Amino acid sequence: MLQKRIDDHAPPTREAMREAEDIFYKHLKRVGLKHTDQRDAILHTFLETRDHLSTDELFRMVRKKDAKIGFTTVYRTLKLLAECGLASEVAFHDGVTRYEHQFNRRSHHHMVCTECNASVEFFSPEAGKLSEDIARKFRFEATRHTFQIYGICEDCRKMSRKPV
Amino acid sequence: MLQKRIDDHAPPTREAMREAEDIFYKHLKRVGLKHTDQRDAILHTFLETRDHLSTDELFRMVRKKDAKIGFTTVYRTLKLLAECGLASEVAFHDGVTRYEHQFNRRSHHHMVCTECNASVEFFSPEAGKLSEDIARKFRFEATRHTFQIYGICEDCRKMSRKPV
DNA sequence: CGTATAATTGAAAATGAATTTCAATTTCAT
DNA sequence: ATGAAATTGAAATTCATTTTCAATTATACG
Repeated sequence: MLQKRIDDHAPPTREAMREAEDIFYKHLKRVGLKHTDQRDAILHTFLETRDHLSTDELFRMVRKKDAKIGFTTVYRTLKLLAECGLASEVAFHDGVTRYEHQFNRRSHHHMVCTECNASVEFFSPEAGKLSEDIARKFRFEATRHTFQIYGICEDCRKMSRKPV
Repeated sequence: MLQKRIDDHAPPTREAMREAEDIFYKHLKRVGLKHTDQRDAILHTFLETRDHLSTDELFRMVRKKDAKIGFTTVYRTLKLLAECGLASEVAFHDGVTRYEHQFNRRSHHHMVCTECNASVEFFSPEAGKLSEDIARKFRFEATRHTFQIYGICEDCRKMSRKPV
């Protein structure tokens, strides 16, 4: 049945960091791109995050480390990270693309509060099984699936009952 | 278990049309808005569609019937239709919000081929149950959920084996 | 019926995220 | 070291979405 959430958002070990770097720079090599300090800084900042970050949010974090790195570079680097599987785009329903890191993380799903945009991750092996069953039925080769539940969280429900 | 897809995309009967009108105009009354020819025309055009339409696509269809109706009105009317449950937003992965009509349609999900973009709808009561279970667990009040499976369809797999 | 009032309309402007441009700079294979 | 090719980042652009506002229209009420 439904599993309790396991926190695998622990900060990356030095080992994991190196492994991610390796994946990233092998990818760059493969597509003929170059190793730069900016890309390094952005990768590191990204891996240290926990949440679902918009390009702008990551940009602000990166800027704290190195004020000379521009928004555009963060934007482009996130695309690269998504290309090599270290990040994945998450589209909630508020018109902003967010990224989460995918490295060493189990497949998970999202529950999003439509009031405050808070999101909770949950794990549901059932969703995976369902996905396989359905893909088989329609003769698809399933690569991934998204399962998102939208609703109103407990806090926001309390809020609306007792307005400030 | 998994159900075979039932085609409930048949053009709306006169009866269904009236029922939808009823829902729409009761909603307008409830929130203190007015009955206008434009809203009527947009509702009718929308109900006759089958696919997932962007605001702009619906606008183009509406304009064929009445060239004086503006984009903004279509945009606003779609929001109203979504408010009263006759339409629902579908987030595609191309940055454009689309709407599908929800009236008299069972809750369904999408399987999308990432090669040819073909989409198949499927029905899975399990996904609904899963959604309820998980919402309860996190004390959310669930309003809706999306379950999308991405993969490669049979045709595209054949294609890639025998390229043209 | 008018008439008053409040909502509607739609063109145009504004917004805002995503993307592209381009000149200056940096990387890296040789 | 050198030069070709990629990178950078500020600024400009794109494009869907949303807001503004003055003119128009629907509806309730006298």
